[in-house]
Amino acid sequence: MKTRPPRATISDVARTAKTGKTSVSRYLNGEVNLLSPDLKARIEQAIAELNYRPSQMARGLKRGRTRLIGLIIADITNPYSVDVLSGIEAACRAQGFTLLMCNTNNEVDLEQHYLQLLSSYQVEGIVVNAVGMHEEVLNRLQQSMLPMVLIDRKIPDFACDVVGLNNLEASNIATQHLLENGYQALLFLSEPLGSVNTRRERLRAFYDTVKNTAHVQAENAEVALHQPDALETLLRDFHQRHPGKNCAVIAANGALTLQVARALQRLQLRWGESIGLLGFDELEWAALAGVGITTLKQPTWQIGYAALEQVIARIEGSETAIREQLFSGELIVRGSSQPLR
Amino acid sequence: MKTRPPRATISDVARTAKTGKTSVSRYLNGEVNLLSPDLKARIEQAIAELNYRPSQMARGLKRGRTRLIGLIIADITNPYSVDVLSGIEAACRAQGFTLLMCNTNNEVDLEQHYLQLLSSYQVEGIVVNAVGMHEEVLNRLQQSMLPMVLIDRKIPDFACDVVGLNNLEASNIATQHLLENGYQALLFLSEPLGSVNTRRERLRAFYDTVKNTAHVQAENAEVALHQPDALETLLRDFHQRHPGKNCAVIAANGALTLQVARALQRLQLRWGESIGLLGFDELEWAALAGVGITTLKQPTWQIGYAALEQVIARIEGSETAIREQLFSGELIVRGSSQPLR
DNA sequence: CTGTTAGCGCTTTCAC
DNA sequence: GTGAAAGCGCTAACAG
Repeated sequence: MKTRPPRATISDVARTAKTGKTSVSRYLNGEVNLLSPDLKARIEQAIAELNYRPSQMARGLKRGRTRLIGLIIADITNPYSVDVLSGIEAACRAQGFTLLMCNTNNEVDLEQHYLQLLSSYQVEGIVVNAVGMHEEVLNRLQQSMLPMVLIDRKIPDFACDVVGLNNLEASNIATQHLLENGYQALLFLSEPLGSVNTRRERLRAFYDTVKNTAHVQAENAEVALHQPDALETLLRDFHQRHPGKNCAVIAANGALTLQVARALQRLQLRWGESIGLLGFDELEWAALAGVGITTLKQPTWQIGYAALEQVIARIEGSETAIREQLFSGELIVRGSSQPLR
Repeated sequence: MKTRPPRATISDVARTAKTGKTSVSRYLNGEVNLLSPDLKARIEQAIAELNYRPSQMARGLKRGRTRLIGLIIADITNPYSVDVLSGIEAACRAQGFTLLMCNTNNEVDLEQHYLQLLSSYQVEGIVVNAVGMHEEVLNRLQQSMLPMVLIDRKIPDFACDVVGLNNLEASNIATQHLLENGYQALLFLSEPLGSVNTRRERLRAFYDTVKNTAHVQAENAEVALHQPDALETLLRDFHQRHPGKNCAVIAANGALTLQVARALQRLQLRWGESIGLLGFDELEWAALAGVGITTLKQPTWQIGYAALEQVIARIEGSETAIREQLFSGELIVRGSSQPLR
């Protein structure tokens, strides 16, 4: 049994440097000006010699500050989540925090489990990436009394900082674009609306935008992400119900856009030729699929970064009013939304 | 200033239950059989009442076991990494460990920083997802003396458990497939080989497989991921150098496949029509790009899961010989590798 | 069966 | 300037 050497402790350092733990602690905490150059040098030497690293465990225990931030993600395989994660991660680094990442896989029990876990590790705050999260799961989150910031979605009747997309503006831009390109029948497709504000806002702006244009049919439908058959039927019906008209579909998020593209492919309806298509969320493969898929790109990285800055502000004691930070999306035009015929 | 109520401690529970901390501790650690039903009930009651959760910090400090696993990822935006992460995450859950996730962004300094960080949080072991990791970064990892498992890649001259793909078999299957479909000029494309065993093995099996077939040109090239122009030139040259022959490209990983597809698109070379294409790593959009892209799918989730099981085995003290766990890939045939003409 | 006690590695009064 | 000593919340002997 190859036993690892036990880590050096602050006492080891003190002994080696022929001093007390207090001075070492002071050194570690940057109170260097209080130390004589000689002592400082001895401590430095001892630390290097022993390859000493202070234990965050002990530190956290003593000070109550762990410099840990909890992150709860509903579905890590969602590309949106990954980009956001990347931004959060960068912000953590910049601010000297460490991320405890939990993927709830959209299972309610897990979510509960992780919330307790984060709490037991004394995280100082949590960020919830609600993208793809079931509503029930999200609602349970209120229980946590930690500083918390939501990404993408609000919890109804729960005052909490939120960072996300300016949905009304984005949806307006997207819809307007399709109208300008001569589409006459528009279908707004989303996962079940529930009380998810994101979906509802996008939908509302969609209808509001269309309202001002005569001779345009606007409708919407809700479909579960993992029901390809239902989706296929929906799309076929929509297309057949509007013969002679230019039809277009707006998919309310990236995961759905993928499913829609697959369904259209099975139906042999080519986007940009027989039907228009526009999806929320940029996709790395958007340019490669057929004539390309027009997307509404969110500044995902910035959203993640901003969210973390916000939790930290709360952790540092900011008591300003609940803040809702909205970012603008950007329309990336590709073939799928070109004028038909 | 809305101050949060301080968390209840084990002493609070003991007091409320009118007993000592020891009994509470016993209760927490499942040594329930040693407690009288009455006492047990009182403790249960007190815990519920105070909403008590033991502090992992204190526990870790005392026992030296933090139940924390460090994960080092070079590039979290790589889809392969995400899938692996998902498997690791599931295994953690199953085994009662928590993940401390670090994304090094492929920066050497960061990697060093994180290694120290993980160590200071007393992680019990680390998993390194080397996919996309720079060699220099990987090499530095040897310093850590923690139980460690590598995913995808080995570190030259460093004995360490590895979990990954059976590269020789997979590359053989892929190459064979192209040969059977009548391709006569094959280009194996990878990022700079360096001493990355994964790339070298795939390349070797490629040549070994082709060797047995007469009248087939085999060549390979190395290209950096973020040099689209170089890639474009490379592909154009390759195609033009073999007039009248059926040409095919093998991309050694998913990130590269994306770049190749983009380059071919710019060159107006359509896969499955003017050129063959096959990529390692399954991509969610593979079926949507033109006639579809044939891929060699890795069991990413399983690889992640297995990796975590392996670190845990080491943590639990397994002293068996260094283990190399290889999984078989699966060829997903799509239009891009169909016989041309 | 149950409780007392002594630390885990660190920070922080409080004295010198 | 420096260090001794008292805990942070918990577990693990060791006694009853």
